[in-house]
Amino acid sequence: MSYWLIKSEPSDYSIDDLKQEKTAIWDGVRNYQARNFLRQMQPEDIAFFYHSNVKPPGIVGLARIIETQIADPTQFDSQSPYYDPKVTPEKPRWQTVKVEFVEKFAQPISLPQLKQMFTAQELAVVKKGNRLSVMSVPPEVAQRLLTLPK
DNA sequence: GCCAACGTTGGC
DNA sequence: GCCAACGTTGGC
Repeated sequence: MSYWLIKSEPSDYSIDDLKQEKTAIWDGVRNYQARNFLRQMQPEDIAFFYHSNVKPPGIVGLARIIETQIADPTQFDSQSPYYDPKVTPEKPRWQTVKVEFVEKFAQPISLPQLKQMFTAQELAVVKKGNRLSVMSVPPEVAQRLLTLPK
């Protein structure tokens, strides 16, 4: 069982959207490092849901991975901004996962708080200039996050 | 709105 | 295969 952090701009897709829809295919990731993390995910893994580009940015809730190795449908869709003309249905390039809403924190954990708690080594999202939208979270870091008073 | 970080593209 | 130019992300 592994832990992850998935980043989204709430104006694009928020924890409230996931709460309402209950599940979502995490589509649109077009970065190889992020995709490689998506490929490593297993059912039952937990993802920290992070809101970027808001004040303050931070972790706002939890999601569970419920289905893995899904070919991102948007790569085949010529109308999608995530369309990839280089792929074919036989040779997809972008795999992703389906996630399920777990909880929205009453008290989000803001980026300034995360920076106080963790080094960039422990939690990559606190590293200056980090633009990766999917990253892994070490188990001990995840435990510290999960035991915070909410 | 600014700009640092950094991934991608394309000329050579 | 190098690397400059360019585009995007995302904190501030």
